[in-house]
Amino acid sequence: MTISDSENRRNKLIRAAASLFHEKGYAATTVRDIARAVGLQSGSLFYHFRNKEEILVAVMQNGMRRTSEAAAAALDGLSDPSERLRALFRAHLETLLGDLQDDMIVLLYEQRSLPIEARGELVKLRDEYEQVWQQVISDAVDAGVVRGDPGVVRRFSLGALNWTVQWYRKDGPLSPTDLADEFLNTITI
Amino acid sequence: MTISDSENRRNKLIRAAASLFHEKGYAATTVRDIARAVGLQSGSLFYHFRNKEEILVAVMQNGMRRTSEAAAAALDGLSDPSERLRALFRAHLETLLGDLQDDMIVLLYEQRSLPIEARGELVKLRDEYEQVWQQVISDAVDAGVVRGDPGVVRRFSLGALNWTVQWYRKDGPLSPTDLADEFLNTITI
DNA sequence: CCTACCGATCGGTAGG
DNA sequence: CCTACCGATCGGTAGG
Repeated sequence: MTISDSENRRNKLIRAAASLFHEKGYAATTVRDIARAVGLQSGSLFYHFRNKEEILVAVMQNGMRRTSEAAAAALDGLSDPSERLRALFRAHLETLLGDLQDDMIVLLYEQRSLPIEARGELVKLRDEYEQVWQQVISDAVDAGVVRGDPGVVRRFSLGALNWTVQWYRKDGPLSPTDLADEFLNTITI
Repeated sequence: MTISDSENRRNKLIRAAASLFHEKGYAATTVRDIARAVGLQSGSLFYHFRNKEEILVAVMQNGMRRTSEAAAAALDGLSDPSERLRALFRAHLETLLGDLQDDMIVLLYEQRSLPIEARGELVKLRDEYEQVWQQVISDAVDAGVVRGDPGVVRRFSLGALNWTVQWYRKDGPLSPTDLADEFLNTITI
């Protein structure tokens, strides 16, 4: 089956690119690096992607989609505001810090590498995700679980969680789930 | 005075580089970009710096030093744990989000662009700064102002503040000082 | 998907 | 600090 073979190769390239973009950054990663990581010649990469930027977009879309799906799954069936808040915090950190999950990190830290014209679809996905956060936090504030302006609390919370990428080590004492609970412990009333 | 003229030129280059590194990233900024920003030929830049990396180090050291000094000045004379916590939060956000202050942002967001061998002095400065934070937060926890493990609270707090770079707009409704207070309002008991 | 290659640009240097 | 330049490497393409 040629189609699925080609799809497989394309996915391998996207995953290899995510890892390299995370490690060295987008600008410092060459198309030769990416091709070599999956055993291709550099020219062959352009059979799968029109240009380097298209690879970045694919990586970021994977990350955003994965994260949104994890959040939706975690919230599914929950109605208590406090439980929903906890589930969302956990899901976010788990998708961000889990294994082989560089794509979301690339989305977060390579915004400036993507020209504004190329952000269309991504902005939409991101807005939807932030809407989910806004709702969950807003409900938590209304229920008296946390204190503050929901928009500001949302930004600070996502910031604190997203920044864990800078210091979190898998061999440390706390799991992503533990960390989410620790943060909740600090901000809940 | 030739020495101070040369110092001036060097400082102008560092400031221009900080702005460009912030805007486009270190790898995507060329030495020609930096030279052009202060009206030099690209070759002349290497009269002031041995190589591109040395410029990055200079930018980051400026940022770290500025931030440490602002924190020390803000804490000077304060002894109440709650007041010290507030002063530290405000000082950090004000130096991070103020005008023409790209150097600290570059320090925070370009870590991976600097080879480990070149980090020596920077790591020392950063450790000292984090020690200040650790102490202030630890005292605040002991005084019952915030809740949680001091190391984790420190990391989450700095993360939340550092991430404001991603979304803060100067023409928005909140000043850096307001933002610091908002965050404190959410995490203090 | 490979081979062979391109024009452009990169960080950096020599010599004044 | 400029001029003139270098070797290396970059993203991307044509032709099979």
